[in-house]
Amino acid sequence: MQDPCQAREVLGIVGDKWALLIVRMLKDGPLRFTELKRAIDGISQRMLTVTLRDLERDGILTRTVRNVMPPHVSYELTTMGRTLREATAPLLEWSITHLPHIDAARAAYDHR
Amino acid sequence: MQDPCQAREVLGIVGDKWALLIVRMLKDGPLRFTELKRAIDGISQRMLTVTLRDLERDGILTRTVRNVMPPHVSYELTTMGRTLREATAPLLEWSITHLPHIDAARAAYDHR
DNA sequence: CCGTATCCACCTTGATACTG
DNA sequence: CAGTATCAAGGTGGATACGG
Repeated sequence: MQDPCQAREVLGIVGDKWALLIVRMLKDGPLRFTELKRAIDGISQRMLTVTLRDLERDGILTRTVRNVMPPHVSYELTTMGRTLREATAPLLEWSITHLPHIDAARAAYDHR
Repeated sequence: MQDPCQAREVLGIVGDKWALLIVRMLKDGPLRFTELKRAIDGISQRMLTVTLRDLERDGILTRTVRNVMPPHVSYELTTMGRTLREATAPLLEWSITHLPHIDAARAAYDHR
């Protein structure tokens, strides 16, 4: 098995509270700031901005400004961003099939 | 596309700073508390305890106490824990192949 | 519309000391 | 050996107000 330290670094991206949710929202094409804000329930304007900036910095997505009135900024996955999204697909699958088990396990544990 | 809310819940596990590292360490069989502590560089005794408790509660691993002197507690993945570990494998793969790209993207971004 | 700036409450976490 | 208890520091993130 490979170097655990690499896993550490990736957790910095994947472990982020919002990052994977944003990546997922963009899987079908670019979205604008406000569209993302509406789509991701509970995210604050600040955290959306910060997280988008981080993902742009990491080369996961691109930020494109159209200078019209009103301003128009769209975010789109890069090639690398799309591969990340594919790599997280099994995990999403897993979550959907196992969350009931987890909830059950928690209930059983807490029952004692 | 499935319910994003489920992804949210899983991030509670996966997004944890230490959880996935522990799951990975256990992939080849049970380990004891001290062995885990040694293996996972930088984790404090407190966080190891807390994270193990959470994972046990979620049904990801089991905690087994052997009442000998000195005390002997071993942790082992459950069946569900092993499937989680398999689901995260592609993500680990991705991290290993793409971390150089990410570092490069960051350097380029910061250069401006 | 798409941010940035500031403030602050909260949570997480490490350090340290102590126990069966 | 394998924890628990306590505390304090730092980071995280929400609310709010403002700017291009």
